[in-house]
Amino acid sequence: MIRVRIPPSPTGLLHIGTVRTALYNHLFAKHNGGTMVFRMEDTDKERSTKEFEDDIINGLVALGLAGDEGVHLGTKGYRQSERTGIYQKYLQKLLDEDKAYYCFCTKERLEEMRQKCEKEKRAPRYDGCCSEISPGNAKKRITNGEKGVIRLRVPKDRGDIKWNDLVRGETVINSKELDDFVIARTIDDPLYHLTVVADDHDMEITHVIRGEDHISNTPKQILIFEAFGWELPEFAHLPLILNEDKSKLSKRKNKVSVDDYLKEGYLPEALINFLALLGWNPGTEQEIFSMEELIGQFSLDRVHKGGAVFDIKKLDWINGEYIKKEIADDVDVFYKKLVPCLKNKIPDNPELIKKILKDPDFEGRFKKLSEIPDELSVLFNKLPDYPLDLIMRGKFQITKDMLKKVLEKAKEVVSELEWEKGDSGKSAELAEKMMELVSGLRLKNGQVLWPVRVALSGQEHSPNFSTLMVYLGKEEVLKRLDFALQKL
RNA sequence: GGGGCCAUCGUCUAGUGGUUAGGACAUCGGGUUUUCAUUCCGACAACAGGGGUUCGAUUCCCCUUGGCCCUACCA
Repeated sequence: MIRVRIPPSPTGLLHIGTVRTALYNHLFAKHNGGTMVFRMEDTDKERSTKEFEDDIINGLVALGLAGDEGVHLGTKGYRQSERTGIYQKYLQKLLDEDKAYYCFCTKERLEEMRQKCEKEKRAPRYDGCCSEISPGNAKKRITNGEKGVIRLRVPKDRGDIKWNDLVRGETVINSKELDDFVIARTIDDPLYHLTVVADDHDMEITHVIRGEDHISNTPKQILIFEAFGWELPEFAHLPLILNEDKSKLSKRKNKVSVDDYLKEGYLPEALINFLALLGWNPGTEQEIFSMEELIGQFSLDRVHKGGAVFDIKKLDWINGEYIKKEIADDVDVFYKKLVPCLKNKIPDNPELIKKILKDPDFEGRFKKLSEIPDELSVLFNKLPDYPLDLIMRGKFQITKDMLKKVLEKAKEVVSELEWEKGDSGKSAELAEKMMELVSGLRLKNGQVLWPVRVALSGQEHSPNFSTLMVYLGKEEVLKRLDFALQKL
């Protein structure tokens, strides 16, 4: 039975990189009928906060990537801070078997040593100063209140540490590269490497799938597995997601908080689709995938080794595709997702808004949910003031006098017509009458239609004039044409 | 400095010991439509460099270069 895990640390908001790791774990687990464990790694009490934890849990749950077991379900034992007693026992075992030892070196001495190494251009490693202190002696010093950390004793003759990485193949690091690293600050204050290994063992994790930045942690953790005599899980190291300059995705250079993307109106499905393709693809030319398709086609051996730049433009495109699809599939469901973005920007008139969203003239106009209220506001709110230049700008220039004539004629045409506000059935007739006007004036389409549309919308890009007329209603259309005439 | 990882269009990528090196995003151009947008069609654009191996390397090997990651009493 395959068991994977997603172990975020609540020291920051839910990061895009964490989501991608969660996604690949999820896809791998589901593809193989396995289970994903969601564990909160909060051993760093200084930096961990409840707010971050909530953000991570909520985000992962919203994306459907929180797994089948774990902290999000409220069960005890999936938060590392709840497991200190367990780690303490393991630590004691290592100490008793002399596979770990107390180190009393001061931070100052360590720092001094590090700087000396750097100056001599040697790799800074712990010199093993305290490794020969007898366990009895060490115990006495601790009982007397002396401060000491716990280090793992790296076997001197361990040689090459190897694992068959499921993404990268055979990977080797010589144990000479490792020093006796710290696994706990005190017996009841364990550190990352110890807790990860203990948890992965206790939670019966079979596959550790994580970011490439953990490659150099892997030999250390293998050593801990070996010290306990535990069976090793499989390891797979995923390529990093990169900033535009190819450095590791960071909040200094990119938006990395998932919540920000969700708030801005990226759909979870789109985000997942996009992230899935950052480092993996099934070898076909398919670009849009449902979660089911991803699960069905995913495999670790098609995961890339090289990092992938986060290209927001492609995300925008994918998101636009999903918006189009979701409006077509079920506008009611889509509208519910849109509500948080409305924020009083336009009147909350669900039936009318849904009708507009489904109007063919609006298809493909939206890249993000957050843009939708702005796009629609022209139909509901006061006409924004726009520069005269805009109404004159069209593809084919006309003179001011001609423009005046066009707008006056347009007014006449509109005056003669009657229609119910929002009656989209009237759109064709409105269009037809306007086209008659065009031919009557012996002008090019654009010379009439551009100024009329701008007069009605005040925008460079907007729905076409007949759609505007339908949803604005006769009275408002006349008002806006007048407004334009006054400007001239 | 040390250790490790990686290398196909600007970006995400497909691909093979012999291909016109394919697709998508972006960009640019054109067509349709009722202006803008949408849509459609098209164009531009890549095997980092140098050695091998081979009849033949983008593909296999080595070196160089470049980029990145790690190098905590963070995770």
